[in-house]
Amino acid sequence: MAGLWQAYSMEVASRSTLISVLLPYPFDQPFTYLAEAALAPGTLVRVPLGPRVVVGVVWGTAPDASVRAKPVTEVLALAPLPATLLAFIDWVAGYTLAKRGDVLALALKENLLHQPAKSRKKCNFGDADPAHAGPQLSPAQASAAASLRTGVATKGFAVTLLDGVTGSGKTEVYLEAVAEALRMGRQALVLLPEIALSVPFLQRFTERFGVPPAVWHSQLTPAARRETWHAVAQGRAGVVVGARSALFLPFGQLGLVVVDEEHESGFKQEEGVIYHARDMAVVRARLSACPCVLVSATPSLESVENAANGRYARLDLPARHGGAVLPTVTAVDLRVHPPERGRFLSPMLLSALRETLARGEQAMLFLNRRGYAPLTLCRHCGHRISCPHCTAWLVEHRSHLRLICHHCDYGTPMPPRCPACEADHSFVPIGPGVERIAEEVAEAFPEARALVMASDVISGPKQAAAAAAMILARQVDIIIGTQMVAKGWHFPHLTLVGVVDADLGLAGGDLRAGEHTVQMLHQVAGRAGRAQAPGLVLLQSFAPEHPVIAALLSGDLQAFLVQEAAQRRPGHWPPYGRLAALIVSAKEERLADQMARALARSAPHGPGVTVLGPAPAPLALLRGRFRRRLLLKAARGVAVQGLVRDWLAGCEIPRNVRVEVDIDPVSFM
DNA sequence: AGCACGCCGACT
DNA sequence: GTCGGCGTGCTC
Repeated sequence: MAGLWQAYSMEVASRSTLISVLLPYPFDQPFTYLAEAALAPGTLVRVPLGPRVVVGVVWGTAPDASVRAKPVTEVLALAPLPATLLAFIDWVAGYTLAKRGDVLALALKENLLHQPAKSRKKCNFGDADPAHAGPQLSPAQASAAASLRTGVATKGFAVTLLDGVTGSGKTEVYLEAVAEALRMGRQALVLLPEIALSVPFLQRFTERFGVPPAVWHSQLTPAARRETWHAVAQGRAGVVVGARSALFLPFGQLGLVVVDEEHESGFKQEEGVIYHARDMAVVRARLSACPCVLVSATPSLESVENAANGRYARLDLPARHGGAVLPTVTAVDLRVHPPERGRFLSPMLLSALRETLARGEQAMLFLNRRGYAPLTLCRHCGHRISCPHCTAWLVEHRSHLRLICHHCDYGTPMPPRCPACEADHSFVPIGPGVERIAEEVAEAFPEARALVMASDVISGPKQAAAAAAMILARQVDIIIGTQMVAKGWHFPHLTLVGVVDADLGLAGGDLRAGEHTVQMLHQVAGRAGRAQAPGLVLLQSFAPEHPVIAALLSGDLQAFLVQEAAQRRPGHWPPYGRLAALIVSAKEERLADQMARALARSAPHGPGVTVLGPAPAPLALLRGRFRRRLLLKAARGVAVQGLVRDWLAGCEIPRNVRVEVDIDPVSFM
């Protein structure tokens, strides 16, 4: 039989060409098909797969004629994917240990079965005009912009860290690099951590270039998604502003990649293909031979280290634009100045609010916790209401009259009696969320107009824009918000920022808890006093002497990073070493345990390699699956991917157990 | 991923 | 006696 098949294959092969086609499904290797003629890599084809016909991408000529190759169904009349994108997909798969087909799916997930929309009226992509409104830059901005423009004009790969204090006008600086790319007829990609909410950025872009940019994020309608994809492929879209998945768009003439707020952990994709968009942006730029600019007021230790050791260039904007001064930051020691019982705003914060309102200025209260209360407790028996599918308390959302799990979609009405002791109406809310702060504000300042900004209240760009318009029109006195309010906004009349719980992010054993808290609170503080009136920031804390709070009080973030570096260096923690996490999960706890222990027994060892665990993941139960974690730590030079690949290859993983690999983990949940 | 095949429960 | 649950396995 084998001989017959071989003869048949050879005969067919003599009449046609064998090609390898990568399919956007969980296969690591391309499949072999028969084509009537050779097809260039990147060509989109429709091919049979079992009983279906699917779209795939020609990856090369087939190395292997021994398999039974079916003929290609159809060659799509579309431009081939650019070679730089194919190389990028291969690279990302190799780095993250994801299957190549899964990575390809990130690039093809809009529906290619539909042809590009023929002649839509609103195809104004590519009309961005670099000469529309030349910016007015300070000398420091102008010099930084000139440096970035030169990089773009040189058409070579280089990474620059653009570090500028909040309000220093970083956006205006890198938009000049975007303008330069447009002048050269090349494309530019700007990555933002939360594109759907980046209204202020889109406004500034439109002012500079006359039209809004093409945007790319998960909430696009399928039609808009398709149209934008084709506009990028055909070069009609000059500038794309997008979330992390925009890295996989088919740019053919990429001339610049910008990562704004590069320190943000929102760039880390935590599900499916697990990758860090900031790091992959650098790779995309390298493979496209163009510059990459990482932008932040609070850069990550990773990027600061790369700048210090010369791998990245560095540009600093040390002063606020237009003469505004940085706000004064003061701690409120909650041990000495506690709020009233059952309240969360200290007397000092309340009087600062009173004074701000009396001056007719605006205030912001920051608490990175949605809902009314993070914990609901029975006052008779102490029972706490938790999620049936996750290791997490249910959060009361009083505005929706529900208890909601913030880790899965579970929600339930507040039970009338305690399920444990059957006591009636015995539940008490413990701790605050933004809704509860809003309630306290309404009682303390009944005349003030308060606005809550949290993702469950403001879920899209329209609502965010409406909220911003109300604030700018001074129809709001006090903004109460989660991390949504931390970035990008420019509210000239906002002079007071109160951080309700500055210690919130510091609990838990996360490697970067301190770094992330400093970054977020510094960003929030930067909302105060951006125009002429000076700003005041009050940090409520039970531990004002903590290095994180101390760094925020002094404003010396550099010193904080030096201290962080000193802590991480000796143990080879990132960026002075590398991490890979394995998350083992199963519907039965015993199965997850067994697999995790088996993996630990066969863990790689060698110089500079340590394996920690297994330990229950901090969310030991997530969406109905029990989880265990192993952490591989290696010195910088160690090829982590090879170690992990061999490690997993040596273990039988049953189908009912899932092992996910997270290279360079950020979250330890 | 999607789809087929396959072997055990409550129903027209 | 069938419809249908989702476990297992395969797709060039």
